[in-house]
Amino acid sequence: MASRPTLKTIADQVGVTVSAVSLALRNDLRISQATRERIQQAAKELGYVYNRHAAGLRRGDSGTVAVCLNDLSNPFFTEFLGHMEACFREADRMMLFCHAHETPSIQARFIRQMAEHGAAGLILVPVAGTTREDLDGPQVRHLQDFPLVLISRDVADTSFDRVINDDVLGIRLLFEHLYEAGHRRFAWLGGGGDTSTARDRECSFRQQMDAAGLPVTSDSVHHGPTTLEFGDAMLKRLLAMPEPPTAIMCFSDIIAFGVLAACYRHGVRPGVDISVTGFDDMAAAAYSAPALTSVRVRTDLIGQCASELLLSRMAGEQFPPVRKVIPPELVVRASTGPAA
Amino acid sequence: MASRPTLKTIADQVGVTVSAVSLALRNDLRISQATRERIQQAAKELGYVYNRHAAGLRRGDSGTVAVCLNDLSNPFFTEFLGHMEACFREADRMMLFCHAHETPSIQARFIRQMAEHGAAGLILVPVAGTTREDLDGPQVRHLQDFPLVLISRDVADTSFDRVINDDVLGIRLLFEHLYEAGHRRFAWLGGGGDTSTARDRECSFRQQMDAAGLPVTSDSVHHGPTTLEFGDAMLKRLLAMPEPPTAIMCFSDIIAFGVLAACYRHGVRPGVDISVTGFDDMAAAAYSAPALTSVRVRTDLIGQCASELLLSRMAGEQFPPVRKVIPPELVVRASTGPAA
DNA sequence: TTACACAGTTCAATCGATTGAATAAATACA
DNA sequence: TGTATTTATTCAATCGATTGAACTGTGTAA
Repeated sequence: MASRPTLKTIADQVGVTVSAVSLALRNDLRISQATRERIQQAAKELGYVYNRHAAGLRRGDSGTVAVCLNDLSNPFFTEFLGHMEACFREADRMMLFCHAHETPSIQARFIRQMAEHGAAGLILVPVAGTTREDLDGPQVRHLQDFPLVLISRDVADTSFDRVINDDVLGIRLLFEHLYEAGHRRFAWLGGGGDTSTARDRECSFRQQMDAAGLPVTSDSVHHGPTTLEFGDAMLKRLLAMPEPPTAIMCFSDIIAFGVLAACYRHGVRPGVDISVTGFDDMAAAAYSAPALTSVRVRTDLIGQCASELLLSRMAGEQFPPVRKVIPPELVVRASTGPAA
Repeated sequence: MASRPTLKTIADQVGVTVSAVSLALRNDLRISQATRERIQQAAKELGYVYNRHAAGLRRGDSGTVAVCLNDLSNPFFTEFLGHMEACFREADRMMLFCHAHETPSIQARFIRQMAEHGAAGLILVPVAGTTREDLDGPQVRHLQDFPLVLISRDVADTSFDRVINDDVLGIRLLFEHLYEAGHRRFAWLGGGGDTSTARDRECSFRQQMDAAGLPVTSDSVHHGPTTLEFGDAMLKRLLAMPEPPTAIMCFSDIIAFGVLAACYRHGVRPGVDISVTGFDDMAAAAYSAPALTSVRVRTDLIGQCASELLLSRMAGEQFPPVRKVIPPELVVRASTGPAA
């Protein structure tokens, strides 16, 4: 089998040197129009495929960016992925992708490998428990001065660029909505992981409770994984309490969907007998039964903003670390109503 | 700023040649244990990062595989992504990822780019309308003899390896379940795209109707996008018919969720007043309101099978084209019941 | 003592594209 | 006619890792 054609193959065919071919294929004006066309024609006929290894070796840039997410089973993160992919495609960058499964070792390995591949930048949703050391320690010296943008989750004590949602505001909007509807007995179903989002949202919930003069007891705060199962299982426990909550606030839409499913089975009417809120406002929130009151995290803006930020850094632009906080929007639907 | 250390940097530091370093870092026994350890130690201290461009140029293999999916907003496909990612991670292969958005031009560009990057294999869910030409034509000569596995969707007249779900069987299982429950008036909400899955499932539906002696009219077959909106919008139209269906079979869980949402708003009780089925059995199907009767497509098996197939091809194993059809499983839940 | 095997290391060519400098050819200007 | 200028192309070094062949020096067999 004939091996892949190279610049040399084309050069021989056309009767010029590899330099001319190299320049011509990149449409460099130093090569005359006529020659350029002959060369490009020959390249097409021979089925030439650009060799990025060779180019990358010489130029030191592979034209790829790396994206590492922690949880693909959550549509919230795949929304990010979609938005960023579109952004990078537009910039003609390929994407190296990793699904870290909330596992630090997978994340660490990916960071090493993407460096080996000469990725020019990294967008990261750090796995739960990621510390400053993991991104800035001696094992990852190559990340010094490396374009890196954190999204969705923050990592304490670092000065990386980051684009995150305003979780404190999101919870406040939901709480105020419920409080004004007359609710006074709240339950918080929080994320169990060691992430900034889990902390910030719960913290904001506690602040709101305090500000409203409501006590936060062990009956009002619960932790678990971001799964349908968790929400489903919790409803029963909440209803079994001597004074059940009238409003259940969930860390994520996913958990809320689990709660709604359990409500359906128990014959409890969300929005009438009890109010349920999510967080993220993923596409499915508008089509749950009933439709879910939530807070829209602007994955489009965050993804776009992060991509653009990364591309600027990759282009060598110098500016102080950016910490962009995107405000979310309250979306009221049928799963919440006046306190019974 | 000091530039990245290379083999030469290490060689100078230790007092050997680059050859020795190259061999030592790959643990080649030709280098003595003592020297190897000194070299590996120095590499670690210097923060050496392997340069895959250089290695790939010399060796002609970059250690990456490419994966191209058509629709990330559908959790069904992200399930695939997760399973394959795990498989390739295990094999120490990086993944180049593309979201084709059902757009042929994006798919085509990705196929070119992954070749430029020296990806050693490709897993593809072809976008709707993909033809033999797109994968086997003159523009993609490099795909000749290139390891390529199609999943989920098939492309006619090609002899690529492929791993797909048994769509015909899936529909039959659902139909029989409904027929035995007494249903005789069916509606099919089908995928609108030009894909093998859309065709096979609808075709199977028509076969079942025929076999049962039921007429297929323009009132019983409808096409639309695989979205919640489509399912939601269709329910109203179906209910407005002179003889509404008692069973609605949906091309995908996504469409079925839309139907369930509309049922909820219209006060129609799925599983009692009407029966609704999905297809795919994504995680959320067990937690919809009510839980959805569906057919479990084994994304785990398909993903794993496809990855292993690709890795075998990449390892150079020779065998005739494989066409693996994975049987799905019927999962009966509350959204279906006896005909009213 | 000579020949030989062998372990450990080095030599040098190689992969394919890029690019600053050099050259050749054509044109303009004095 | 000679010199400067522009245009088109080539030259040659370079990026960093790999690898078959060549080279040392030591130990073993003849």
